[in-house]
Amino acid sequence: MKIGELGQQVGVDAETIRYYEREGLLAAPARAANGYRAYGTAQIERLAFIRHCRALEMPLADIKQLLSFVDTPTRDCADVNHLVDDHLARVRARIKSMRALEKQLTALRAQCQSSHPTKSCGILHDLGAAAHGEACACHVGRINENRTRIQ
Amino acid sequence: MKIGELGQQVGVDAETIRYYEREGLLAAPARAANGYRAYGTAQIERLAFIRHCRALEMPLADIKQLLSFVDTPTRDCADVNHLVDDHLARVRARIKSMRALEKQLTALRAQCQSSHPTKSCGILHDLGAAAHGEACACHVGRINENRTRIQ
DNA sequence: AGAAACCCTGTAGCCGCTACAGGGTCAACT
DNA sequence: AGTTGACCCTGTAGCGGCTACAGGGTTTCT
Repeated sequence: MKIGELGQQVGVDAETIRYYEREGLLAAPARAANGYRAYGTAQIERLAFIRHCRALEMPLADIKQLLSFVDTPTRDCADVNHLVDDHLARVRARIKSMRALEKQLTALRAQCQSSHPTKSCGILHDLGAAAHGEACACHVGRINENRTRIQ
Repeated sequence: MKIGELGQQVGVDAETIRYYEREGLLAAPARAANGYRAYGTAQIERLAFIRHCRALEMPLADIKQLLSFVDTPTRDCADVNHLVDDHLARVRARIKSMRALEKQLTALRAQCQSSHPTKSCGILHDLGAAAHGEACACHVGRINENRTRIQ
Protein backbone atom coordinates (compact mmCIF):
# COMPACT_ATOMS: atom_id res chain seq x y z
CA MET A 1 0.00 0.00 0.00
CA LYS A 2 1.38 3.41 -0.99
CA ILE A 3 1.03 6.47 1.24
CA GLY A 4 -1.84 7.91 -0.78
CA GLU A 5 -3.86 4.71 -0.47
CA LEU A 6 -3.26 4.53 3.26
CA GLY A 7 -4.34 8.14 3.55
CA GLN A 8 -7.51 7.49 1.61
CA GLN A 9 -8.37 4.47 3.78
CA VAL A 10 -8.23 6.55 6.93
CA GLY A 11 -9.09 9.96 5.57
CA VAL A 12 -5.72 11.57 6.21
CA ASP A 13 -3.57 13.64 3.91
CA ALA A 14 -0.33 12.00 2.80
CA GLU A 15 1.66 14.94 4.15
CA THR A 16 0.09 14.43 7.56
CA ILE A 17 1.17 10.77 7.52
CA ARG A 18 4.75 11.76 6.73
CA TYR A 19 4.50 14.27 9.54
CA TYR A 20 3.40 11.58 12.01
CA GLU A 21 6.33 9.47 10.90
CA ARG A 22 8.75 12.35 11.50
CA GLU A 23 7.20 12.87 14.94
CA GLY A 24 7.64 9.21 15.81
CA LEU A 25 3.97 8.20 15.99
CA LEU A 26 4.30 5.88 13.03
CA ALA A 27 7.37 3.70 12.46
CA ALA A 28 9.29 4.25 9.24
CA PRO A 29 7.73 1.76 6.82
CA ALA A 30 9.43 -0.52 4.32
CA ARG A 31 10.29 1.04 0.98
CA ALA A 32 9.57 -0.20 -2.51
CA ALA A 33 12.37 -0.35 -5.10
CA ASN A 34 11.51 3.15 -6.29
CA GLY A 35 11.74 4.59 -2.78
CA TYR A 36 7.98 4.82 -2.19
CA ARG A 37 6.74 4.00 1.31
CA ALA A 38 5.10 0.54 1.45
CA TYR A 39 2.54 0.03 4.22
CA GLY A 40 0.80 -3.10 5.52
CA THR A 41 -2.74 -3.29 6.90
CA ALA A 42 -1.54 -2.93 10.50
CA GLN A 43 -0.62 0.65 9.71
CA ILE A 44 -4.24 1.38 8.81
CA GLU A 45 -5.24 0.47 12.35
CA ARG A 46 -2.49 2.47 13.91
CA LEU A 47 -3.24 5.56 11.85
CA ALA A 48 -6.96 5.22 12.58
CA PHE A 49 -6.13 5.01 16.28
CA ILE A 50 -4.17 8.24 16.04
CA ARG A 51 -6.96 10.01 14.19
CA HIS A 52 -9.50 8.78 16.68
CA CYS A 53 -7.46 10.31 19.47
CA ARG A 54 -7.00 13.52 17.49
CA ALA A 55 -10.77 13.70 17.00
CA LEU A 56 -10.85 13.85 20.79
CA GLU A 57 -8.29 16.66 20.52
CA MET A 58 -5.59 14.84 22.36
CA PRO A 59 -2.16 16.33 21.78
CA LEU A 60 0.26 14.18 19.78
CA ALA A 61 2.46 13.75 22.86
CA ASP A 62 -0.45 12.10 24.70
CA ILE A 63 -1.24 9.92 21.70
CA LYS A 64 2.38 8.83 21.54
CA GLN A 65 2.07 7.68 25.14
CA LEU A 66 -1.16 5.82 24.45
CA LEU A 67 0.50 4.08 21.52
CA SER A 68 3.29 2.91 23.78
CA PHE A 69 0.63 1.31 26.02
CA VAL A 70 -0.90 -0.36 23.01
CA ASP A 71 2.52 -1.71 22.07
CA THR A 72 3.13 -3.30 25.49
CA PRO A 73 -0.20 -4.95 26.41
CA THR A 74 1.06 -6.39 29.68
CA ARG A 75 1.61 -3.00 31.21
CA ASP A 76 -0.83 -1.67 33.74
CA CYS A 77 -3.39 0.73 32.31
CA ALA A 78 -3.65 3.06 35.31
CA ASP A 79 -1.57 5.60 33.42
CA VAL A 80 -4.02 5.44 30.53
CA ASN A 81 -6.84 6.42 32.87
CA HIS A 82 -4.71 9.17 34.30
CA LEU A 83 -3.94 10.57 30.87
CA VAL A 84 -7.58 10.56 29.84
CA ASP A 85 -8.59 12.13 33.14
CA ASP A 86 -6.07 14.90 32.66
CA HIS A 87 -7.25 15.56 29.16
CA LEU A 88 -10.86 15.61 30.25
CA ALA A 89 -10.00 18.06 33.02
CA ARG A 90 -8.30 20.35 30.50
CA VAL A 91 -11.32 20.21 28.22
CA ARG A 92 -13.69 21.00 31.07
CA ALA A 93 -11.56 23.92 32.26
CA ARG A 94 -11.49 25.25 28.74
CA ILE A 95 -15.28 25.02 28.42
CA LYS A 96 -15.66 26.91 31.66
CA SER A 97 -13.38 29.72 30.58
CA MET A 98 -15.06 29.93 27.19
CA ARG A 99 -18.48 30.25 28.78
CA ALA A 100 -17.22 33.17 30.85
CA LEU A 101 -15.81 34.63 27.66
CA GLU A 102 -19.14 34.28 25.89
CA LYS A 103 -20.84 36.16 28.71
CA GLN A 104 -18.35 38.98 28.50
CA LEU A 105 -18.72 39.25 24.75
CA THR A 106 -22.51 39.20 24.97
CA ALA A 107 -22.41 42.05 27.49
CA LEU A 108 -19.99 43.92 25.26
CA ARG A 109 -22.15 43.46 22.21
CA ALA A 110 -25.17 44.83 24.08
CA GLN A 111 -23.37 48.18 24.40
CA CYS A 112 -23.99 49.02 20.77
CA GLN A 113 -27.16 48.11 18.91
CA SER A 114 -27.28 50.59 16.08
CA SER A 115 -24.97 52.10 13.55
CA HIS A 116 -23.37 55.47 14.32
CA PRO A 117 -19.97 57.18 14.39
CA THR A 118 -17.36 55.12 16.21
CA LYS A 119 -16.70 58.12 18.45
CA SER A 120 -19.83 57.24 20.40
CA CYS A 121 -19.75 53.47 19.94
CA GLY A 122 -20.49 51.72 23.22
CA ILE A 123 -18.36 48.74 22.31
CA LEU A 124 -15.26 50.76 21.61
CA HIS A 125 -15.96 52.78 24.73
CA ASP A 126 -16.17 49.65 26.84
CA LEU A 127 -13.06 48.16 25.33
CA GLY A 128 -11.20 51.38 25.99
CA ALA A 129 -12.59 51.79 29.49
CA ALA A 130 -10.16 49.27 30.96
CA ALA A 131 -7.30 51.55 29.97
CA HIS A 132 -8.76 54.24 32.23
CA GLY A 133 -9.90 51.89 34.97
CA GLU A 134 -13.51 52.92 34.43
CA ALA A 135 -16.54 50.77 35.10
CA CYS A 136 -17.13 48.32 32.31
CA ALA A 137 -20.12 46.17 31.47
CA CYS A 138 -17.91 43.20 30.86
CA HIS A 139 -15.74 42.18 33.78
CA VAL A 140 -12.68 40.73 32.25
CA GLY A 141 -10.28 38.75 34.37
CA ARG A 142 -6.54 38.51 33.93
CA ILE A 143 -5.71 37.41 30.45
CA ASN A 144 -3.53 34.51 31.46
CA GLU A 145 -6.46 32.59 32.90
CA ASN A 146 -7.31 31.58 29.38
CA ARG A 147 -3.84 30.50 28.40
CA THR A 148 -4.78 26.87 27.81
CA ARG A 149 -3.48 25.69 24.48
CA ILE A 150 -6.05 23.73 22.59
CA GLN A 151 -5.17 21.95 19.41
CA MET B 1 8.64 55.70 29.94
CA LYS B 2 10.82 52.73 29.01
CA ILE B 3 9.42 49.51 27.63
CA GLY B 4 9.71 47.68 30.94
CA GLU B 5 7.75 50.36 32.77
CA LEU B 6 5.03 50.35 30.14
CA GLY B 7 4.86 46.59 30.41
CA GLN B 8 4.54 46.74 34.17
CA GLN B 9 1.75 49.34 33.97
CA VAL B 10 -0.35 47.07 31.78
CA GLY B 11 0.92 43.67 32.86
CA VAL B 12 2.58 42.74 29.58
CA ASP B 13 6.01 41.36 28.95
CA ALA B 14 8.42 43.73 27.17
CA GLU B 15 8.97 41.16 24.43
CA THR B 16 5.25 41.04 23.78
CA ILE B 17 5.21 44.82 23.36
CA ARG B 18 8.02 44.65 20.84
CA TYR B 19 6.05 41.90 19.10
CA TYR B 20 2.96 44.10 18.90
CA GLU B 21 5.11 46.84 17.41
CA ARG B 22 6.47 44.45 14.78
CA GLU B 23 2.92 43.36 13.99
CA GLY B 24 1.79 46.94 13.53
CA LEU B 25 -0.58 47.18 16.49
CA LEU B 26 1.58 49.75 18.21
CA ALA B 27 3.35 52.52 16.32
CA ALA B 28 7.12 52.65 16.59
CA PRO B 29 7.75 54.96 19.54
CA ALA B 30 10.29 57.75 19.88
CA ARG B 31 13.76 56.71 20.95
CA ALA B 32 15.94 58.08 23.71
CA ALA B 33 19.55 59.03 22.98
CA ASN B 34 20.69 55.53 23.98
CA GLY B 35 18.26 53.88 21.58
CA TYR B 36 15.74 52.81 24.22
CA ARG B 37 12.06 53.07 23.28
CA ALA B 38 10.40 56.09 24.92
CA TYR B 39 6.64 55.82 25.44
CA GLY B 40 4.06 58.41 26.47
CA THR B 41 0.94 57.80 28.53
CA ALA B 42 -1.23 57.41 25.43
CA GLN B 43 0.57 54.15 24.73
CA ILE B 44 -0.58 52.79 28.08
CA GLU B 45 -4.15 53.18 26.95
CA ARG B 46 -3.53 51.65 23.58
CA LEU B 47 -1.72 48.67 25.03
CA ALA B 48 -4.43 48.18 27.65
CA PHE B 49 -7.02 48.26 24.86
CA ILE B 50 -5.14 45.53 23.04
CA ARG B 51 -4.85 43.40 26.15
CA HIS B 52 -8.50 43.89 26.91
CA CYS B 53 -9.36 42.58 23.47
CA ARG B 54 -6.92 39.70 23.86
CA ALA B 55 -8.57 38.82 27.17
CA LEU B 56 -11.67 38.37 25.03
CA GLU B 57 -9.53 36.14 22.80
CA MET B 58 -9.85 38.31 19.77
CA PRO B 59 -7.21 37.57 17.15
CA LEU B 60 -4.65 40.31 16.61
CA ALA B 61 -5.99 40.92 13.11
CA ASP B 62 -9.40 41.81 14.57
CA ILE B 63 -7.81 44.03 17.20
CA LYS B 64 -5.86 45.81 14.49
CA GLN B 65 -9.16 46.58 12.80
CA LEU B 66 -10.74 47.81 16.01
CA LEU B 67 -7.76 50.08 16.57
CA SER B 68 -8.25 51.59 13.15
CA PHE B 69 -11.83 52.41 14.16
CA VAL B 70 -10.55 53.99 17.35
CA ASP B 71 -8.14 56.05 15.29
CA THR B 72 -10.84 57.45 13.00
CA PRO B 73 -13.74 58.32 15.33
CA THR B 74 -15.94 59.75 12.59
CA ARG B 75 -16.28 56.41 10.86
CA ASP B 76 -19.46 54.42 11.20
CA CYS B 77 -19.27 51.69 13.81
CA ALA B 78 -21.44 49.12 12.04
CA ASP B 79 -18.29 47.18 11.17
CA VAL B 80 -17.34 47.10 14.84
CA ASN B 81 -20.63 45.40 15.63
CA HIS B 82 -20.09 42.99 12.77
CA LEU B 83 -16.62 42.10 13.98
CA VAL B 84 -17.83 41.46 17.53
CA ASP B 85 -20.78 39.44 16.25
CA ASP B 86 -18.48 37.27 14.18
CA HIS B 87 -16.17 36.69 17.08
CA LEU B 88 -19.05 35.84 19.36
CA ALA B 89 -20.35 33.37 16.82
CA ARG B 90 -16.94 31.68 16.66
CA VAL B 91 -16.78 31.44 20.43
CA ARG B 92 -20.25 29.92 20.61
CA ALA B 93 -19.49 27.39 17.91
CA ARG B 94 -16.35 26.41 19.74
CA ILE B 95 -18.22 25.95 23.01
CA LYS B 96 -20.71 23.71 21.26
CA SER B 97 -18.02 21.51 19.76
CA MET B 98 -16.16 21.32 23.05
CA ARG B 99 -19.27 20.19 24.87
CA ALA B 100 -19.68 17.35 22.39
CA LEU B 101 -16.04 16.54 22.94
CA GLU B 102 -16.52 16.42 26.70
CA LYS B 103 -19.38 13.97 26.28
CA GLN B 104 -17.26 11.68 24.13
CA LEU B 105 -14.39 11.78 26.57
CA THR B 106 -16.66 11.09 29.52
CA ALA B 107 -18.08 8.04 27.76
CA LEU B 108 -14.58 6.92 26.90
CA ARG B 109 -13.39 7.31 30.46
CA ALA B 110 -16.31 5.20 31.71
CA GLN B 111 -14.88 2.23 29.77
CA CYS B 112 -12.15 1.69 32.31
CA GLN B 113 -12.60 2.18 36.03
CA SER B 114 -9.88 0.05 37.56
CA SER B 115 -6.26 -0.70 37.03
CA HIS B 116 -5.33 -3.80 35.01
CA PRO B 117 -3.14 -4.86 32.06
CA THR B 118 -3.55 -2.53 29.06
CA LYS B 119 -4.39 -5.59 26.96
CA SER B 120 -7.89 -5.54 28.43
CA CYS B 121 -8.22 -1.79 28.98
CA GLY B 122 -11.63 -0.57 27.85
CA ILE B 123 -10.30 2.83 26.88
CA LEU B 124 -7.60 1.50 24.60
CA HIS B 125 -10.10 -0.97 23.20
CA ASP B 126 -12.54 1.81 22.41
CA LEU B 127 -9.90 4.00 20.87
CA GLY B 128 -8.75 1.14 18.72
CA ALA B 129 -12.28 0.06 17.81
CA ALA B 130 -12.63 2.76 15.16
CA ALA B 131 -9.82 1.15 13.23
CA HIS B 132 -11.90 -2.03 12.93
CA GLY B 133 -15.21 -0.26 12.48
CA GLU B 134 -16.56 -1.84 15.67
CA ALA B 135 -19.19 -0.34 17.93
CA CYS B 136 -17.76 2.32 20.17
CA ALA B 137 -19.16 3.96 23.27
CA CYS B 138 -18.07 7.35 22.10
CA HIS B 139 -19.49 8.43 18.78
CA VAL B 140 -16.83 10.58 17.31
CA GLY B 141 -17.62 12.75 14.33
CA ARG B 142 -15.26 13.75 11.58
CA ILE B 143 -12.15 15.32 12.97
CA ASN B 144 -12.34 18.48 10.94
CA GLU B 145 -15.51 19.64 12.64
CA ASN B 146 -13.34 20.84 15.48
CA ARG B 147 -10.77 22.61 13.36
CA THR B 148 -11.46 26.04 14.77
CA ARG B 149 -8.24 27.73 15.77
CA ILE B 150 -8.49 29.29 19.17
CA GLN B 151 -5.77 31.55 20.47
C1' DA C 1 34.53 48.92 40.44
C1' DG C 2 31.65 45.26 39.75
C1' DA C 3 27.29 42.95 39.63
C1' DA C 4 22.59 42.90 38.62
C1' DA C 5 19.02 44.59 36.06
C1' DC C 6 17.53 46.56 32.24
C1' DC C 7 17.65 47.66 27.06
C1' DC C 8 18.67 46.45 21.95
C1' DT C 9 18.26 43.26 17.50
C1' DG C 10 17.63 38.99 15.48
C1' DT C 11 16.43 34.30 15.41
C1' DA C 12 14.34 29.91 16.77
C1' DG C 13 10.90 27.30 19.16
C1' DC C 14 6.01 25.83 20.52
C1' DC C 15 1.60 23.03 18.21
C1' DG C 16 -0.36 20.29 14.32
C1' DC C 17 -0.50 20.55 10.48
C1' DT C 18 -0.52 22.72 5.40
C1' DA C 19 1.64 24.31 1.38
C1' DC C 20 4.88 24.97 -1.29
C1' DA C 21 9.58 24.13 -4.32
C1' DG C 22 12.03 21.21 -7.03
C1' DG C 23 12.71 17.00 -8.17
C1' DG C 24 11.66 11.61 -9.58
C1' DT C 25 8.30 7.71 -11.13
C1' DC C 26 4.62 5.60 -13.28
C1' DA C 27 0.40 4.56 -16.00
C1' DA C 28 -2.46 5.78 -19.68
C1' DC C 29 -3.25 8.01 -23.82
C1' DT C 30 -2.20 9.95 -28.60
C1' DA D 1 7.80 7.70 -28.73
C1' DG D 2 6.30 11.44 -26.51
C1' DT D 3 3.40 13.67 -23.37
C1' DT D 4 0.18 14.53 -20.05
C1' DG D 5 -1.31 13.94 -15.45
C1' DA D 6 -1.31 11.76 -11.08
C1' DC D 7 1.29 10.25 -7.78
C1' DC D 8 5.71 9.88 -4.95
C1' DC D 9 10.14 11.87 -2.67
C1' DT D 10 12.85 15.40 0.51
C1' DG D 11 13.25 19.69 2.57
C1' DT D 12 11.67 24.04 4.02
C1' DA D 13 8.50 27.79 5.31
C1' DG D 14 4.19 29.42 7.04
C1' DC D 15 0.05 29.92 10.35
C1' DG D 16 -0.95 32.65 15.60
C1' DG D 17 0.65 34.68 19.58
C1' DC D 18 3.74 34.69 21.85
C1' DT D 19 8.27 32.98 24.55
C1' DA D 20 13.03 32.25 24.97
C1' DC D 21 17.14 32.48 23.83
C1' DA D 22 22.05 34.53 21.92
C1' DG D 23 25.06 38.15 21.95
C1' DG D 24 25.61 42.50 22.57
C1' DG D 25 25.18 47.51 25.03
C1' DT D 26 23.55 50.67 29.11
C1' DT D 27 22.11 51.92 33.44
C1' DT D 28 21.59 51.49 38.32
C1' DC D 29 22.63 49.84 42.72
C1' DT D 30 25.95 48.51 46.26
